Amino acid sequence: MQVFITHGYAAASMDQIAVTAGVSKPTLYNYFKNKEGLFTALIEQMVLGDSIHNLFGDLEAVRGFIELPLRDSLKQLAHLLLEHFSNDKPLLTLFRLLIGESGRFPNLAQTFIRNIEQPLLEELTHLFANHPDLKITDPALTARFFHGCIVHYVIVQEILHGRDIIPLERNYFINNLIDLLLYSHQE
Amino acid sequence: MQVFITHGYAAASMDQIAVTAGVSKPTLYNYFKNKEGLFTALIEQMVLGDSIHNLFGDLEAVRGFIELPLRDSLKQLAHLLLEHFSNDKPLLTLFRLLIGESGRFPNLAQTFIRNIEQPLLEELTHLFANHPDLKITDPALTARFFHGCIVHYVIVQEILHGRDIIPLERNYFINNLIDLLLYSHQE
DNA sequence: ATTTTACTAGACTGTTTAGTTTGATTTTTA
DNA sequence: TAAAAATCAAACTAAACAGTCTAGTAAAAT
Repeated sequence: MQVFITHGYAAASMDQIAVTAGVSKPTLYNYFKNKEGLFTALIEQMVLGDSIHNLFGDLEAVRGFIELPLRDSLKQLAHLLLEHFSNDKPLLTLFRLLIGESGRFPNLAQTFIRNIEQPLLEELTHLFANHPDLKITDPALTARFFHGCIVHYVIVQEILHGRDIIPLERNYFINNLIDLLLYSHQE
Repeated sequence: MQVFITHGYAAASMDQIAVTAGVSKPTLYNYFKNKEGLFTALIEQMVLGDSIHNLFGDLEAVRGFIELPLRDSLKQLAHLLLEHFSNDKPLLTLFRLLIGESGRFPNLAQTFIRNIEQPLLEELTHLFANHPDLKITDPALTARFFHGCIVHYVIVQEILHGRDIIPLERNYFINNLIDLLLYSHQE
């Protein structure tokens, strides 16, 4: 995975993958049919594996925030998401790779949607729907807006290196995003 | 560009590019130093070229919408953006390629930010700032939220093929996004 | 008319690639 | 301990690759 991430799919060589994995090339081909099979297996393992569990472990902890004042619980949540999507975490580079190859590997993109994007949106929906202070007619849509703004922030600032071109301070961004969602849905 | 878009950077061969361009390989190397030079020249031409002018021609037409009722002008604008970013337009495939290669070609990503993302946000900011019915403290930030939600919609539904997995009807999405922005900023 | 410029086809170099084969060595199983 | 399974290094194949070179052609400029 490390080789795929640093070089992309096409430029990642099976020789280097074998060396990096500390394994001989025939052994690689003993376990995986070909390069494509190895790649899809790796992505699937990653999407079903660690990152999502780490991410969701934290997110479940956030359910405890529901007792906090509304603004604080949302702020904690936004910070958590930005932490997870920023700073070149595996999830970020996986995102780059997935979008770059989503034309040639549509199944992998859909696996990502099914196993990361959708559960994350559902978790957010659950939080928005169950918070005692909020009366939201379509919490799933609010979750999309919330998550969409955060993903866009990550793409522009981190993935596309827009940090110095269109700067936007993280706390200011988060506070105003929360204000937007609160003022529009307060009872 | 067609070859780069369909195969990605690494898997695009200079032979195929020469054939597709109807030009001999030495001629290619007469005009461009090497593969990287060709790629960056193409991307830059694309980012500074047609798509942005088409897009901004339309956007300037939208300034006429400012006379319309507020909800209608925003709706027209949202539809315009979604039209431009959906349906595999060059801008969409360019986006895929740019994100996929943004790790290895950070300069190209920044060129995109400077020449497409930033002017688009500024145009949106201008619209949000000058609309007579809106009192927005930070119109640039509102533009980011607006654009962010739309970009996220395009990424999930179109780029990552999530259309059938997490469906979201376009009109419903747009109307609610506008509601969110209006209710929270109305005087 | 002649020089210059731009191009062509196509062969060539040296490298890299995915994937296979060989034959020896280790590990597991029984 | 003996048979079976898994691994290894290393060489190999056949194809593709980026980039260069040659030698010759067409068009434009002078």
